[in-house]
Amino acid sequence: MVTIKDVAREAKVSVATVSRALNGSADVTPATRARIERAAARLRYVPMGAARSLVTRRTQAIGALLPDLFGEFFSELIRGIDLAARTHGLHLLVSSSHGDADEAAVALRAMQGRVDGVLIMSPHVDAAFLRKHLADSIPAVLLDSPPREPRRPHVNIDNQGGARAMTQYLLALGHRKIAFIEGPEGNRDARERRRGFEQTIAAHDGAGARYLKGDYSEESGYRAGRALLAGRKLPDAVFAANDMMAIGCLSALNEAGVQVPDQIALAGFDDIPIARYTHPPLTTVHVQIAQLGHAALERLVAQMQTLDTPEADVTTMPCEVVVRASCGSRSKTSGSGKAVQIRKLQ
Amino acid sequence: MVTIKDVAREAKVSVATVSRALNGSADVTPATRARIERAAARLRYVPMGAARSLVTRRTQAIGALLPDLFGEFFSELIRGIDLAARTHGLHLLVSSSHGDADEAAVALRAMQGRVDGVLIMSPHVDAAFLRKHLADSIPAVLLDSPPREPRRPHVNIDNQGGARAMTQYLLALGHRKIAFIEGPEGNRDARERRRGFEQTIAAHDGAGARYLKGDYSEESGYRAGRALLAGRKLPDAVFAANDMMAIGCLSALNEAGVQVPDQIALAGFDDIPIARYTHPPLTTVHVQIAQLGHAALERLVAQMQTLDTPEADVTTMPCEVVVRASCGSRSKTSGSGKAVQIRKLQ
DNA sequence: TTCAGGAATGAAAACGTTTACATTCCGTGC
DNA sequence: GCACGGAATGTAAACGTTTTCATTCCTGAA
Repeated sequence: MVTIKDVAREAKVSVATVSRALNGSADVTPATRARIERAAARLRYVPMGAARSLVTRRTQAIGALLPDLFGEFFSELIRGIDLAARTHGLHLLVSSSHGDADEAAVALRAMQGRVDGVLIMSPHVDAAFLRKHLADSIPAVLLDSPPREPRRPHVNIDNQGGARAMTQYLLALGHRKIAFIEGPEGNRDARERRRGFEQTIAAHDGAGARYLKGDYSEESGYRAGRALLAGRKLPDAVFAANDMMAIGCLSALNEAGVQVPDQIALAGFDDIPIARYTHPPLTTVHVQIAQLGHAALERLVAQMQTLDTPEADVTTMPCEVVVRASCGSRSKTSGSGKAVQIRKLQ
Repeated sequence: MVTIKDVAREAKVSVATVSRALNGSADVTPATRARIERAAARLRYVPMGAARSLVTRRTQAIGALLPDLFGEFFSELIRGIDLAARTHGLHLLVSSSHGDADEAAVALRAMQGRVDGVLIMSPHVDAAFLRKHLADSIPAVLLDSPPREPRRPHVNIDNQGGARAMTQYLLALGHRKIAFIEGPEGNRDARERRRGFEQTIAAHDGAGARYLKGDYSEESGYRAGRALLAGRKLPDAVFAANDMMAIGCLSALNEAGVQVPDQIALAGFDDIPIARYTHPPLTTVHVQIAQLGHAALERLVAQMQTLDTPEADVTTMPCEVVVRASCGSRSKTSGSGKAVQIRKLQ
């Protein structure tokens, strides 16, 4: 292994000068600097991070503790974090796919002493968990977590705002009786989405709501659709708490020969990749996941720089309504004319 | 910051004993060990990775250098790597989304001195690149890269074998005239897939092939479909080099009222998530991405343990044909009865 | 009682780097 | 010609941990 000493010998200077030349330019003659750089290149010298960290007390790395995430969401989140981290010269230590709190705890502990800060996203994490497994001295930002830990900054998705925006959009289209397919009971996102819908309906004269149980699965959306069809009168619109349920509901409606959006409008939440391929393409709420990661990292860096300020704030990332064809309306029905029929396999 | 010295003082022993007690159990009295553990817990001591690495000359971390990958593929790959890494007590340093060779070079250089080994997947990487930017001493495994660097182990996807298997499957169903929609010119995967198809057709009496240009985009698949429809006689089957093109082709066929699979069979490659939602669900070749990551990490660990053996081998991960409905046949048409029509938005 | 020998623990070196402080060197003003 | 000052470079301490070697302590055999 080639160390700074080897470079020093090769360039006939002291290690201190090598260090100065190779790091930020202190005062070192252009000639010596060039000589040192040549020597370093010739020897293929790469500084050992550990030694550097030991003395600078900085690892130049941040950790990301993530739960078991599905395709799109995970990739985009990491992309957002990674890109932002790179602009700060930070490395990214990833620990993902934690099924339960114990796994998360082990991972979180293992990270400490190797990173300058942590991004934590986990359903298992609460104030007690953090106090137990995370040193107070290490900066951390919580992603998409209930603001139950008042001493740490949070960056959350604005589920409620998104649901509000979508509901307003539906109302603006003239829909009055709207059915809402709920997400799973315990789920916080689901609860917030419902609340956004609820609020908006309550604030709007003449609007009526109906609630159907669901659990985020396509199956449950399908059942909700059947339940609606069984009623004597269809609502004007259906707003599902996520896209999968919207798709399930769409199946039920299609099966019954009910036209979307002509006879009933349909909206989802998440903007999963398939959403643009359904027929009609699904109007839904888009969450900018990469942005979420980006924002979280920036918040963490800010926290790392002002070590003294354990300011605990909550940033919420806005969601936007993506208008496609499933709610009818003035949508720019920009279809290419090509159609694919899709059927669910299982 | 609480160090090992603090723990030593607290437990009234020397730092050496603390180290011994906390690491693998050397010989230390149960009583002292307990005392030390209590002290460490009380003080919330976490060993500093850098200091440890400095003396052990191990970082207990591996790096993953990845290109700009899309949803599913990226998540699964990381999952596979991460899970395998965890079983070895290794941390995972991720650096992704590299657009060009220069970015990859910077990232690769930055990683060195912080990891014990690297997993590299990048279209920009070749032997010259590695020799220039990667120290010989650091173990590395190349993922899904052309085996152009003979001194490093590779773990690749068996594109050729997958294409072969699918072609055999189509032939077994009785299809004889098969059209192949090619991937982009320069693409290695695409070339291998074509080769697998070609070989199998050539080896089969009475089989005939026809080749259509494509570039992996849905659009190009649609064009290929139109081209087929323009001919005087449809082939028995179409095998697209990826799912997106298969879906594009399906659009064209649907539009023309051609029934899939009754009038023509259709197969894809990749098994992207949407593949199971098309109508009919798409028979395709599944790549076990998580397994790929897993295998690559295991190979890297092996390489790291036997430092002296720079054995350069190529592991290929098998692909498997996933039978759905788009090729007709004895497929277990296990549809749930629910159908979603899908249309492409843009 | 003495001493050998082994088990538990301590002292200190080493790891590669940064950086405060010391040293050298050179030019400039007197 | 000398002292002074500043720029360039060198010396050595420090970072927190592991580990080799030394030391202490205890047990049991002679």
